Amino acid sequence: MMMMTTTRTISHLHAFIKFKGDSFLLPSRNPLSSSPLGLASLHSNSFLNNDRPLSKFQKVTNLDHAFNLFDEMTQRRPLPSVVHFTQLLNAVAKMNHFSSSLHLFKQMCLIGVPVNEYSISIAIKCCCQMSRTNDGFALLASCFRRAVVPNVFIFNTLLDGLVIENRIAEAERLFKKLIKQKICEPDVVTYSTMIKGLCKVGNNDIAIGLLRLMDERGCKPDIYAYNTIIDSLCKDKMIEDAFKLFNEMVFHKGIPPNVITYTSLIHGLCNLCRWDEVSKLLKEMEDLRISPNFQTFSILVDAFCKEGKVDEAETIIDIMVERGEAPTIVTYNTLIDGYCLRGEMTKARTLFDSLTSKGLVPDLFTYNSLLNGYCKSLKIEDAMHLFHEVTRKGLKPDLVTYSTMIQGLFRVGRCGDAHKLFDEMPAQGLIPNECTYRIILDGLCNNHKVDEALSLFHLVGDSKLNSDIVVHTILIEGASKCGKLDIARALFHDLVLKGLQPDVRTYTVMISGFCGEGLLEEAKHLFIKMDESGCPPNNVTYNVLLQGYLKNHNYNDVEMLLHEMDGRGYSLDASTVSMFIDQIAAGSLDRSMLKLIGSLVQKN
DNA sequence: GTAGGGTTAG
Repeated sequence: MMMMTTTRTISHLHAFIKFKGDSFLLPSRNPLSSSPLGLASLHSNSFLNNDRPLSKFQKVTNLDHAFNLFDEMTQRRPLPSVVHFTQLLNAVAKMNHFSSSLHLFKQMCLIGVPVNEYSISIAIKCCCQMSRTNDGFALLASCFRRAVVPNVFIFNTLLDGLVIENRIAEAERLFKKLIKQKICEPDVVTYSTMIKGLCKVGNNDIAIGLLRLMDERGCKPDIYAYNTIIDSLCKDKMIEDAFKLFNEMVFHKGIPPNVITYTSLIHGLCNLCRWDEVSKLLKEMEDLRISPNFQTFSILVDAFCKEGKVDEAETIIDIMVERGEAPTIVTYNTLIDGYCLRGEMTKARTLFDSLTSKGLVPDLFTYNSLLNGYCKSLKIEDAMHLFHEVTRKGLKPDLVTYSTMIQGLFRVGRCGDAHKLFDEMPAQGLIPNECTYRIILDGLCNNHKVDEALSLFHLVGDSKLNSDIVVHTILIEGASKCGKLDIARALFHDLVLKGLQPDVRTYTVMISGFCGEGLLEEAKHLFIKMDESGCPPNNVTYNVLLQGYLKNHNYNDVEMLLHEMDGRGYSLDASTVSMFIDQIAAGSLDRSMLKLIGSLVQKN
C-alpha cells in the first residue's frame, strides 16, 4: 500500500522530467524561446526591457570593494548625498555582513553625513539580524536626537528583531503600544511580523485572530501572512486547518498560492505519511506552473529516505541536478544515511566516493552515518579505517562518532578496543552522555561482563544515569540473562526508591527474567501489576510470557492469554509459534488451539 | 534616488 502511493508520487516526478520540451521544471537553455505561459508573460512585461544599468552600489559584490568605495566617498568634497551612502549600506547588509554595514553607518555619523530614516532603518535591521535588538532600540532613541521621526519601517524592523530573539511577549507589548498610543499605523508587514511571532510560540489561534483583525481594520492580509500561518499549522500537524486557510486564501481572497505555500503543505503531508495527497499537490503545482524549489525537493528526499525508499530519493536528486538546484552535502547525507540504515553499504560507499567529483566535501554527519552503517553490518574493519580518516581529513570526531564506534566494537566482541576508545574520549574534550553509557553498559552486558557494567554504573553514579530508565532496563536484562536474578530484582525494586517509572520494556525484561528461572507466579504477578499501573503489556510482553509458560509446561493460562492477544490485535512472533507447534506435535497441547494460533500468526 | 515581513534537510 505504502509502496504504491510512494511510487505514484515518484512516477509523478518522473513525468516531470520526461516532459522536457517546455516543462516548467526544465526550461530549455533559452527559456524565453519556448516559453510556457509563465515565462511568456515574463517576456512581455517590463522585466526584460528594464535594462537600466545597476547603480555602482548594487554592483558591490565583496566587502573590500565596499570599504574602498566608502573610503573614496568620504574623501570627496562636497560629500556624496546620504542616498548614495544608504545604497552602499544596504548592499553590504544584503551580503549578510551586518556588522560591517553597522560599522559603515557609524562612520557616516562620525564624518557628519546627515543620516535619515532610511539609513537608520538599515542600521537597526543589522542590529536585529545579529540578535542585538537592544542596540536597535538604542538607535531608535537616537532618532529623536537627530530629529528623525521613526516610521512604520523602523518599528517593523524592531518588531521583527524581538521575534527573531523569541521575545514574543515584548513584541506583543510593542505592537499594542504602537496602536494604542497611535505612534504609527500598523501596516500589512507589522501584522505579518506579529503573526510570525505568535506562530513561533505555537499560538496559531491568536495568529488567526490577528489575521481576522487586520482584515476588519482594512489591512488586507497577503500571501506572507497566510503562508506564515499555513506553515505553522503544518508544522504542528494541524493539516486540515492549514488546508482550510489555504482554501480561504485562494478561493475567497483570490490570492494565488506560491511555491512556499505548496512546500509548507507538502512538508506537513510528508510528516503524516499522506503520500497520495503529496502526489496530488505536486500535480496541482505542475498545473499551475509553480516550479518546486530546492526546499521542496529536499523535503521529498528526506521523506523518501525516512520511508526507506532510497532509490526514489536518488531520483529526486537526479531531478534536482538536472534542474540546476544543486544538492548540497546535507542532501547527500540524507541519502547516504538512508542506504546505511538499510545496510546497503556498497551503494552508500559508492555515493560517498562520488562526492568529491560533485565538488562536495563530506562532513562529520557523512562519516557518522557511514560508521553507523559499517558497524551495524559488522564490518568493523571498514568502520575503523573510516574512523581514522575522520581525523586525517581535519574533522573532529564527536560524541556520536565515538559512541557509534564503541557500539560497533562491542558488537563484534572487541571489548578491549571499545574500552580503549572510551578512555580516549576525555582527551578529545568529549564527556560521555547517557547515550554513550547506554551503549557501553549494553555492550558489557551482551559480552557477559555484567559485573563490569554494574561497577561502572555505580562508579559513574551521576544523577542523569540514575534517572535513566533505559540504563536500568539494560542492567536488569543483563543481570537476569546471566543468572543474577537477585541483582535484577534488586535493581527493579530500586526503581521505586529512585522515583523512576518502569516502562513496558522494563517490565517485559523483568518478566522474561522470572520466566527464565521458572518463577511463573512472579512473572504472572508482574504482568498483572503492569497493566494496573497504567502500563499495558505489548506484543513482546505477551510473547515473552507465553514462551515462559510453554517452556515450563504450564498450560493453565495459555488459552486465556491467546484470547487476550486476539482482543488487543496482537500477534505471535516466529519463535513463539514454533514452540507451540513443537508442543502440539509432542501431544502436550490440544490441537483445538491451532485455529486460534493460526489467527494470531503475523500476516506478513 | 535610498528601508521592513514568509519555506530551508542531520
